[in-house]
Amino acid sequence: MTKEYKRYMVTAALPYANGPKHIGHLAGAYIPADVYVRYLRLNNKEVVFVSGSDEHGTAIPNQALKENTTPKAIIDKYDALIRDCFHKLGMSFDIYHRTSEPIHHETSQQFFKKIYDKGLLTEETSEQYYDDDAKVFLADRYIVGTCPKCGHPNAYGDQCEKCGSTLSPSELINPRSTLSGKPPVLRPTKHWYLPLQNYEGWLKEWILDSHKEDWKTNVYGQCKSWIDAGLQPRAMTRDLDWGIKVPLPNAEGKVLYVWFDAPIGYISATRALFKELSEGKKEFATPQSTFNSPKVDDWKKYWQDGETKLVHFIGKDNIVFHCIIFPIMLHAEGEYILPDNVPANEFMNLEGDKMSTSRGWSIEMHEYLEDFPDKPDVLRYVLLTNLPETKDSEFTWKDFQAKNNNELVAIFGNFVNRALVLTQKYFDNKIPALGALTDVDQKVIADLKEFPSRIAESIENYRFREATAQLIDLARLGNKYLAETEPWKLAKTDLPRVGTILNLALQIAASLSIVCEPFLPFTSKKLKDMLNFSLENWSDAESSSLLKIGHQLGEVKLLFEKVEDEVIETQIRKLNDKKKMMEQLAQPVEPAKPEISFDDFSKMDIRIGKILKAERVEKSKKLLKLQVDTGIDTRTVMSGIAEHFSPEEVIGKQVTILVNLAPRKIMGVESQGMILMASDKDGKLRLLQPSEIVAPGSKVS
RNA sequence: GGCGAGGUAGCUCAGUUGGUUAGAGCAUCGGAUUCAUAACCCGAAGGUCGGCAGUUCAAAUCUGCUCCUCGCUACCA
Repeated sequence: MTKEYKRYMVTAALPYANGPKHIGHLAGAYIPADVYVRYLRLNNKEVVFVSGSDEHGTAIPNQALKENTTPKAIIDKYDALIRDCFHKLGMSFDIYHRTSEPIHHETSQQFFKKIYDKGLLTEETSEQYYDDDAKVFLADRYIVGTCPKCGHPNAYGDQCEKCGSTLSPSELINPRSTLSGKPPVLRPTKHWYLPLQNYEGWLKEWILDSHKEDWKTNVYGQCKSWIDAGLQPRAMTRDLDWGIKVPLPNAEGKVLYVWFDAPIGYISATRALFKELSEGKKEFATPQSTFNSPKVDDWKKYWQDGETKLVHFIGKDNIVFHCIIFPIMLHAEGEYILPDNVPANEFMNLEGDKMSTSRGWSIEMHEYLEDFPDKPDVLRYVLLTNLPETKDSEFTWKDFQAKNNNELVAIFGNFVNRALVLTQKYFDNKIPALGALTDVDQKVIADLKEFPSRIAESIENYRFREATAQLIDLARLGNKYLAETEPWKLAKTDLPRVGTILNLALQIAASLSIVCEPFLPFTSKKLKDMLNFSLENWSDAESSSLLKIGHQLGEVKLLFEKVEDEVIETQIRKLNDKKKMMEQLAQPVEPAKPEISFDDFSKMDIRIGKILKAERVEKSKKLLKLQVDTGIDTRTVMSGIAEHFSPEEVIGKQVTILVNLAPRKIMGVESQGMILMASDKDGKLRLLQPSEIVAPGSKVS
């Protein structure tokens, strides 16, 4: 698919404004998006680049509770923090908007109303969890309980933060409301669903057939997996008082599902951009180009014209929403274009472990910027060279240091410095004249000419690591040229020849200043200042005569500085300290359950039994089939402990067993009773045993 | 267990319409050099391309099986 498009609409995932964002997010979506967009602008393409804070959904009020404040205060705080970090890292959004803005509410409601009026939504009443004391329906996030996957006692109804599993409240063991602490009750409620299954055929054709070649395998594979699994109706509304009101009568207390409104945020942001520009305002807009005489409706060109190329940059966790649900929404609405590509990245790990803000194993954007305020480009560069483009990648501080010292300082910075210092020394900081060209000169001119188009090809195919490597290769070309021609030696005998060499070396530096702009915008600016140069066209970078003879150069500075060992050691220590602190902070001791009577307790018949036999259950990772001598009888119990115990090590062990639990068929086998386990903070299970051996059948009371 | 992604040099990663001696950067070793932030430049070494079998004149690349890692999903305390 190499359709020529007239303009580009580029989106970067809306960061969820419930906390700070880390460098993994940058590597996943923002940096590639920014490089792509800056490159397009240098090519004089019409492009709009939007992002913004995602400020609805259940986790926002939840975070407000945690921080003992209001949802509004939460979004204001994190929107400001993230916005500031993005700015300092050079993210060149034309607008960074907020989903709490009125124009977004309006856009989302119109969108919803339109597909509702077309009869494309179904109404269904279902049983949802309700807190009788607080008199509200409980969003998934407001229900906590024991995680069925890892045993974490404070897993949320939508996700376990310990093991990262996606959950639904009904899966939680001992669910309880975070508002009242009581177990929630089920209560009927009406919601509007988007019947995704109706679009299955269309989706298959659109993704599986027409994007097999041009979408990344990880993206395509995940879409295929979802489609093949069969699509289900998905609720587009929620019972919640935080969010966008459902624009229908009798919809009190209902808001749009955050994943319905969030992607529409891209559209709202674009609307807001052109509204502000047409009114001459700049509240959120930070236009990076002129958009000649923008009109309020110009956003439509970017969202509804088939000659616009729409590209979503996201992390892999967002694939299903951007490739399946949002396109279905756009298609259902009828007037919108679809993404041409969704070049989702995988995840970036940190020093051998998964990055996680809640576990403290992360480098948050603001933390980096506090410690390295003058090095946004270094982070951009290191992340670029290690983007998780085809598989999860890894960030280490040692690698950060090596990339900075060996590549940015030693190759890029050093080349520029050599060329400039020599020119200062021999030619009074002016571009020297070009004399007769040797074969070496001709070769370097020809090589230089190749770079911009090669780098361009990599960027256009979303291969940003490759593009970045080629950028450094251009600096290598310069270093090699100087090493081959050795102008410092010729200075005593043939100054005009030295002039020719330095002229060409400086042309390479000028080319670098253009080509590096998408990757290292701050460095580009600095280098241009040093060259006293300001051209801004990608294709100019092919030229080896950008700097005219006699042109006065600016002040020579160092582009990059070395990062010393101590700095790296400090960061690694800081990381480990933070993790320890979070571990202590997050003592997940489950609050007590509601009171019960002695009668309730005495209904349970708990005994000590002995495991006689144990075997793995076929087709199950977690189950062991146990034969237990309960003293009363020998019975079969299915127990989900296979990931913690092998059959061999459990045979002969005494265990605590609930013997009068109603039998239940599990994997086709009737399980008679339940083995009691202690589940540790880390989710590890331990047997409950008497301190000394007791007779099988001994009662526990 | 099902589905998806991945397993290529010490490290981080490229590389599939199957085709000559499998690539890059870093790290290592050797050489050359001193204009430059002791940097640059040249060269060497380093891989049974997870394993087994198959298709083929030819397999990192295609097929089947298998092992390992990650994600989603199922069983479960």
